[in-house]
Amino acid sequence: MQKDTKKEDNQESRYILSSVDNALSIMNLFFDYEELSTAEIAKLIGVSRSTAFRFMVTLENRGFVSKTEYGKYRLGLNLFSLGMLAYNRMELVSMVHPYLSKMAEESGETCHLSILDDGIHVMFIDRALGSSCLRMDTAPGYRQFAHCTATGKAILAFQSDQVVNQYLKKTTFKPRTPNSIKDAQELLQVIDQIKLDGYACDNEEAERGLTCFAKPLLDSSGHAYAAISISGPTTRMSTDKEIHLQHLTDTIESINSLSF
Amino acid sequence: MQKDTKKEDNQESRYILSSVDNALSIMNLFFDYEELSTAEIAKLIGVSRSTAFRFMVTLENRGFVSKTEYGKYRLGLNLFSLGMLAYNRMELVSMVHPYLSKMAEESGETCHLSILDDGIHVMFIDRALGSSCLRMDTAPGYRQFAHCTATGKAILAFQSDQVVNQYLKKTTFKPRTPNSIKDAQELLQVIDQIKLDGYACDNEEAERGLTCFAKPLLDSSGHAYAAISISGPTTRMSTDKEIHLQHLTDTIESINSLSF
DNA sequence: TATACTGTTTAATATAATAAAACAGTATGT
DNA sequence: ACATACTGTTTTATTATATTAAACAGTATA
Repeated sequence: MQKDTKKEDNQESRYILSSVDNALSIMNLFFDYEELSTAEIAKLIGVSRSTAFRFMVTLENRGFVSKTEYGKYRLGLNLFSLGMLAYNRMELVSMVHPYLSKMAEESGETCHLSILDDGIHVMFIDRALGSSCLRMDTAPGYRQFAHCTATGKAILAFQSDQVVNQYLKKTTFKPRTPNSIKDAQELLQVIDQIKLDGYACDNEEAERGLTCFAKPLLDSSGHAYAAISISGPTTRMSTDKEIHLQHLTDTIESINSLSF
Repeated sequence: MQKDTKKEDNQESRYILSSVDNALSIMNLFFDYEELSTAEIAKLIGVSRSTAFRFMVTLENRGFVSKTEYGKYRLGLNLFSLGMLAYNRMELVSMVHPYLSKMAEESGETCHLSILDDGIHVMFIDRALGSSCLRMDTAPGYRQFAHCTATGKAILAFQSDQVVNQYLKKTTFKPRTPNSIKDAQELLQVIDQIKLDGYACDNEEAERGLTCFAKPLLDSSGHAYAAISISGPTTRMSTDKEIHLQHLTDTIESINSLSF
């Protein structure tokens, strides 16, 4: 799926075309900024304003960025079209499903695959049910505020600060259980912890008695494009926590070895 | 929204960086091909195999393309991440909604905004209800096979052959009404007609008595990223067809003048 | 009014993109 | 089994082009 290609220590880097690479890293800047001016881009990637200007003319001409009425640049429509195409073609659900089923079978608990579908909600796009009578049973296509779910928090923790800030602006923190995250500050603390731990928990924050663990699926730039989770009754989940975390790690490793 | 920037007759083209532009057009090749080899890319954009090789190393290093186990290239995960980001940030629904409401008010009929959400289904992501008692009334988030809806056909008609072929492979043509499209051949004929007309019809193909007209929203490369439609009872719709088509044209013009 | 920013344009220079050629590997068909 | 025709990869040489600096005009700020 992703080849864990870092920027510097890559032995293939002698073939990288620097101007093209700069153009690609300009697009990646928009993970951290919603709008950027030519001068800001020039500073951020370390080129003169005149070359930054030429980069932006080139990118805008193909619709990869677009200019706002104030002369700033944003991500463009063509990028959205290509992204949807990439999503449709990678067939995330069908490729991940076998591993999700395997994880549900081995862990005995219900497993989910989620994406952030509109900036504030996570959507469960696939699931594999657990083997117990008492198990989590969601409807396919179920949507939920990201901060109420383990997968949502796992995705948010591995997004840029800019995306998180957008989330905080748009979301209302209506508590669903006594354990629900109450405000922006608490969410930011939780996100910091997830970054350290590498996994996210839902300790009865969406529904009493329900505990979930989740880990993110990361692209080559380190951003989460989806997350997988294991969910079940709190008593069982707390006992088997370490086992479940290992299941998540193993499954992600299998998924990453796929070639999308 | 999109600036209708053609490739050649652009007076800004003296600033375009050719190597970056080639890299962007390589990504756009994937609208027409799901997988491409280095040699194929070299032929298609008109460079030597050695430079095409360098382009692909550069693109793969940033996750914009990924290599399959057979050594061919596909669109990469980073492109999906950026596309989702672009989609979330452009806030399609909130930007288009005022125009959709205006169109519903002026036409008196229910209007929809749709995207192709997984390659085979269209999803109605926004609607504005008509003023009549007898009106189309869908649930938000309603999904339907693309070939059964006007918006779905409008989007398919302005996608690459490759996307259409994928659609034909994955879809089952179960007729929903006597007018439903019966097979792949019929759909291809309809698509050709839509390309000529610039709009798509649903003549009681999803539900008896219901007629819809739709037009696509196009990005700078000419691909549909969404579509808008007007829906209502066949008797009214057939009478007011030309008026509704004009409403669609006017609305799209307004949307295109927005800067996403 | 002066300062410090912009985005745009031009021209000069040095860098880096390009293609050609050669190599090794694979698949094809004879 | 052989020959042909493809691959992807690597190196090298040359040319083209990406880059910068400098200058200009416009805007906002103090």
